[in-house]
Amino acid sequence: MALDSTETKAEAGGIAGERLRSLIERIERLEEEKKSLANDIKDIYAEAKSAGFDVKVLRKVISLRRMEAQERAEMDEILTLYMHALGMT
Amino acid sequence: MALDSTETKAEAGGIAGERLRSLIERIERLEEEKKSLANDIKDIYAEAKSAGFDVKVLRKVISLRRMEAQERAEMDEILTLYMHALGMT
Amino acid sequence: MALDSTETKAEAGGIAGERLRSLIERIERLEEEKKSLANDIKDIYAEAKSAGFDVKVLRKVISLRRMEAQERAEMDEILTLYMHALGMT
Amino acid sequence: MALDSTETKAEAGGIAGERLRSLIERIERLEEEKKSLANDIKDIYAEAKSAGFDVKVLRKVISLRRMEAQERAEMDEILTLYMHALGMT
DNA sequence: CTGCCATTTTACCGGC
DNA sequence: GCCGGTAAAATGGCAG
Repeated sequence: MALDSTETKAEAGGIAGERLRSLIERIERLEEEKKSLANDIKDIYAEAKSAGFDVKVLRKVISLRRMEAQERAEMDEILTLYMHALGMT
Repeated sequence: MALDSTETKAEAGGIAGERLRSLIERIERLEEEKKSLANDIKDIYAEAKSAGFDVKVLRKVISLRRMEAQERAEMDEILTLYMHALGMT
Repeated sequence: MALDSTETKAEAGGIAGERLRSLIERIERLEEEKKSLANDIKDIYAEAKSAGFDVKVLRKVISLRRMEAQERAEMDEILTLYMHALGMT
Repeated sequence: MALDSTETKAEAGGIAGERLRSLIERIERLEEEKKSLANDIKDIYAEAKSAGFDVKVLRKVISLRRMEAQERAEMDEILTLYMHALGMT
């Protein structure tokens, strides 16, 4: 690899390298937080289990609620589309 | 289902119902945050892409770094296992 | 369901039915073989245990070796990606 | 680690080391075959999909058939138990 | 819209 | 025999 002679070691790879490093760090930081939240959720499921709830059922309940929420959002979206189509904005 | 006559509608299902509701809400709250983080990550990938980086490569790099970190953790763990197995606790 | 009058019982459901049956049988056959292999593996772990090896450690070792192999494969893959990204195909 | 002075490097770890190596290799070999079968199965699902079958439904069908087979096996087992209990072996 | 990858759910296995 | 944790299957989401 041919480096520009004015380049120091720290700059090897150039600006793009720094940019890349920054992007990677930001992503890794967020993924860490995400994993942390996933662990928190796991803990709550464990808590639920030790409180006598059936975890599998609990998961299903939450999944259903999520689906319903999504359906509602989609219906809102369609409604909005209709209203726009009818000039009712 | 026979409800205790002193029970109001809000209490239907009893204490367990309240506990369940609380668990569900906590989980849903955390999942929302998790999803939000996922979106943030997606945004960074988009940013990377528009800065000219190859997203596929970027993902691989991050995946590889994650694997390496995990492998290091596993090696620590197996070392501990060895020591226990050898009575070196 | 209205069957074509020239259809025999064996053909009920039509060509697609036969195709489906064939697919299912092939899958089930392979899954049987797979399960058989899983049993063989289990037997070896049992053998290892009765030979005095710590099964947990053994599993970790194998898991670690698998990870290492995979990481090597990934590094090859990312190298290919780099070369493509740099137009060095 | 103190090695017996008559031990060469190749023998370090002793007989147990050889035994361990053999066990690991046998397991890894079988796991490779297992993975290969898993890939074959995946291929069939892909084939099914491109033939217009709904893969998700297909999986359910196979899963149900597996459950039924298992149930039948369990019933046979119970029947055998009864027969033994009644001296009808 | 299809294939691929991450996440999630399910099933298994050893330990208590 | 359950439970906790680990590996496999399956589902869902995303980029191309």
